[in-house]
Amino acid sequence: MTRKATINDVAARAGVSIKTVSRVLNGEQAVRPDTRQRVRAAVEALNYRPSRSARSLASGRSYLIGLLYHNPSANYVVDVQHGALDKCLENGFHLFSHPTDLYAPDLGGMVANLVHQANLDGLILTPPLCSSPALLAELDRQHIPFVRVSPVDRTHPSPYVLMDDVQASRDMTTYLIELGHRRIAHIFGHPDHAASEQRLEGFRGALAEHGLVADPSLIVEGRFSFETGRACAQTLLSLADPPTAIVAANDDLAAGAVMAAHEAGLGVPEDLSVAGFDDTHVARVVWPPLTTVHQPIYDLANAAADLLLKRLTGDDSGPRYVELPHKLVIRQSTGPTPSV
Amino acid sequence: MTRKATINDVAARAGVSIKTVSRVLNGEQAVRPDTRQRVRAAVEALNYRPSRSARSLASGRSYLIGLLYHNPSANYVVDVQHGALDKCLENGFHLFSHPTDLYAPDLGGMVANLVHQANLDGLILTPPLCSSPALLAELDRQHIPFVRVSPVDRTHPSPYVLMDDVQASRDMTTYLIELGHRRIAHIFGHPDHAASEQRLEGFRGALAEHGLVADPSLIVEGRFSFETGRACAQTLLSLADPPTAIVAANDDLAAGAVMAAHEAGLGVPEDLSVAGFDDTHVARVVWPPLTTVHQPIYDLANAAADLLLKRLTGDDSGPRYVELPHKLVIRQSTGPTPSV
DNA sequence: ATACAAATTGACAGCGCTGTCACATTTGCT
DNA sequence: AGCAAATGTGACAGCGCTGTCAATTTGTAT
Repeated sequence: MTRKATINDVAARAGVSIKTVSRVLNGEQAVRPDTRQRVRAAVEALNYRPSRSARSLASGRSYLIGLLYHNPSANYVVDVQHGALDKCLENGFHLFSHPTDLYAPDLGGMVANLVHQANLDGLILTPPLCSSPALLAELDRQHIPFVRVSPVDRTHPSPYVLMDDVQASRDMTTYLIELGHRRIAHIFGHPDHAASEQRLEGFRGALAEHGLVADPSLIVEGRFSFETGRACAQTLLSLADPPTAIVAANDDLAAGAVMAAHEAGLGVPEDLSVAGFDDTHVARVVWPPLTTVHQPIYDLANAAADLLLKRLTGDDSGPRYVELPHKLVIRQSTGPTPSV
Repeated sequence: MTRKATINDVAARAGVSIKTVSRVLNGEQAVRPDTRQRVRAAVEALNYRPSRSARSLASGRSYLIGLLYHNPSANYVVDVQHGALDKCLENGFHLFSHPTDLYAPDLGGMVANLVHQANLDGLILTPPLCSSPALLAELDRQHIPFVRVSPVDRTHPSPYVLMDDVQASRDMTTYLIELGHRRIAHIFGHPDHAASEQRLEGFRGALAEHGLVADPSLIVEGRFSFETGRACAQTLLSLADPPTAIVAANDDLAAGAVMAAHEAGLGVPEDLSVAGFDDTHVARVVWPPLTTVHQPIYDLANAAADLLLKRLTGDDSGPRYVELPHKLVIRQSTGPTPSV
């Protein structure tokens, strides 16, 4: 293994100046095709890879982007990481993922500090971070570019990717209605996550469309966790007139609800149908496996990274946002209304 | 927000040369305490953070370490990431996590390439990557420093961290024996993961210690997944003389086994006790919650990063390996032998 | 062919830090 | 007190790349 090739080696071999090599590498226009070709060949021959440090030092850019999350679900996090990482590597960037406390007193300052210390070129914000107005404001103030994954506020000028949570929730609820359910409960997600509101909205919408009224006692607030899902379901099941189906705002809540049903001696789905949301690992690891909404997490993150990188490399021609389709995944936790 | 402070600003403010600032920053010895103090104060006052690019370019080191994993369990991955990341940040390093295909034809070459492209200073290898001889050989050949998390081969000279899998498995099995179980089955992990062998060994050891013989038909091979756990348990439960307890090599397998029990109309733990391993999220999300072995993943990764960083910064005084304690977590998936 | 604009290319100065080596200051000894 | 050996500090040259701007080549219209 000889010393790693530098831009000088490439330039010498191609018979051009290092600046021209730099031009080719950075896709600048003003290079004649045959020159470009010669440089490319030299790069190839020497297996040359530009040094990120040198580039970064000279250009002020770091070719590093940050992925911030505050999320209890490891599966969500890992999927997001993979989606974003793949896109970054594809473009010669690297990804730095970082857990971030939404409740930190000076969230904006902390993040800005992180960005400066690690010299990040931009950020991908996942929920619920992407809906912290204070954070967005600080990032704007410091001119730190970012994309948001599944934001609520569509008016903020930063790019974003999302799926239609309202529609997904409406679809799931409709599916249960079509199975014959009339008393359908909803376990609300987490007040900090904007998706929660949207999932509730879709739930309400579907009921309304079918001429059903949402009984307020059938809407209870969880916290996107297994434990709260279980507690909420216990409340619901102890009602005088309990629901025959529950639409939970995520899979963990649904898993908790399934557990509560078991504890109450109720069969799922014979006595109670339970639907989840997100199609995470958990959905396949409870009994019975959960009917849920598949959220294209990897693809969302991939698209988010794409949007950010385009922006960073000065390509403003693309769209400002991307909406990806969801999909109902029917498993065994839902079934027809119990015959009374 | 003014321009970011550089080493020149600090030097000017402290009334020393930039080289002295550099010395203080890098913890070099030859600086008088009062000088050091003045520099520290200036750093503080200016909120100065050295530029990683510049440092890296000048020193040849990148202050970046890589965490490689090939692991289906998101929870494991996320915990490892956090443990390693925290230690890295503490020491002014950054962490890149990167999924890596153990079965890639040229694993060693791929990884070496990654290391060179991203200019990583060292690697943390998690199982099962840390037991690929080809990978270790290539890293050695290219003089790439690395630490291993939970390796099997203790003879390789690289540093490592682990917990005692054999003892943990022995403890769990003993616990079941003490509950009265005599026909205890084991669902083996994954042949590629060395921990599997050790967990089997501990299982066998505990039986032997209590004068029990391991019935070969009660040892079946899974793949660390929910699905294989379910299939293995189905096999076990359809035996003429089925077990009353199952020790699974991880939580996913155990979750699958619990599901199989449900499907067979068996109560857990009344008819069948099931024990997991690792204490991952899953263990709290199945019904009943799993009795399992808590593996200190965060701490292992933290210790691994520590070992690597010490090595990188030339401090060879510490130990070559760290062993962390495990803990039995008794939940509700295990109980006394069913009264026949 | 000539003049001029446009398209290409190169020279060179940094980016912010560390390594080397030389110089200045202290310390420990006789 | 006097000198060698530590010890502490600074000057300066890069690390490998990009940005600026000037120089050169090419193309186009006379």
